[in-house]
Amino acid sequence: MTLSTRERAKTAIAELNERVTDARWRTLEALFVAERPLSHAEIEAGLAAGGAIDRVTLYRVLDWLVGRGLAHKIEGHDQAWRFSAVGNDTHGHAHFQCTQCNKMYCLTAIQPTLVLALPPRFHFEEADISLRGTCADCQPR
Amino acid sequence: MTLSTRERAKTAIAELNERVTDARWRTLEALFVAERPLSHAEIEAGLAAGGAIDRVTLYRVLDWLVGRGLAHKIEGHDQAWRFSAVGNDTHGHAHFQCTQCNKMYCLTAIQPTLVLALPPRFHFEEADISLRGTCADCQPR
DNA sequence: GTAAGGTATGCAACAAGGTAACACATCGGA
DNA sequence: TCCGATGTGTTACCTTGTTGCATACCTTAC
Repeated sequence: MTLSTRERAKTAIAELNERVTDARWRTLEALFVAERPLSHAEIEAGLAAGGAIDRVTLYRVLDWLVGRGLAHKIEGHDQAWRFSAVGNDTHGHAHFQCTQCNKMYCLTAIQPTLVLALPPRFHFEEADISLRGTCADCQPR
Repeated sequence: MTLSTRERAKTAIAELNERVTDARWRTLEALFVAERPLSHAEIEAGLAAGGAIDRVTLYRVLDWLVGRGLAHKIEGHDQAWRFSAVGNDTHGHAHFQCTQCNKMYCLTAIQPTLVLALPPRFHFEEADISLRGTCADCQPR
């Protein structure tokens, strides 16, 4: 049978032999449920219904999830970070952010390849490809 | 003969039939002199020697330069904008930002091509390719 | 030269995203 | 049950960027 997103979140944390706290599994569940990367503010708003999580705690939990490899941190064009569950968001693909509503989408269909020629003594770690434009929701007509 | 960066900055503004104010040409000169995109804070610090320019004025001048096509606005991995003179920084190339010192560099040698396949009703406007790693200055040894 | 209008600048205050410090709560093992 | 480690909440703070408003400055017309 399929696990609920709640159970998925709890077991993902438990499998790391880490404490399964409310703040952690609720945050991770929120990322599992979301179909696109969410900002801190969006997650906070989404969790508010079931009992608010402190702003600072949420920042810490998100960093913790990133550090444990359960979530990814992506930058948006509005100077705010987005977070997505690793199960949803396999690294290496591009992201698209709408210039109208600022929502971010994963473009998993595009698997970009880059040819790199860095200056001497520059050490490469990571690359981001991010696109801007208007999403389907914000299209006129 | 070659014009000084100061004269280059002044004439670039004058050619647009716009007011050549101190704040404008000094800011543009700072971008001409810089060999890499600068943050607002870096520009402010650089200009401080010759008489400080107000923080807000600098933000406005930078936006004005971008609006007039004299400068480009690039986003950094530290959630702060970088600015570069258009003469220095032709669009379409990738940027590299050091994870140690946060300095940003232009990779004009790399001319990336992207194959795009957007979801239906998504409208593409712009793409950014940004790399992370350590720069030559921050390399161990 | 002077008045009038638009444009630039400086100042103060503010907003949003994010972080640091500290105290308290909670868990888990000896 | 005690104790240390870990997690949480509160407050305060920093940084980046913006808004509103008053003042100073140019430019043009008279």
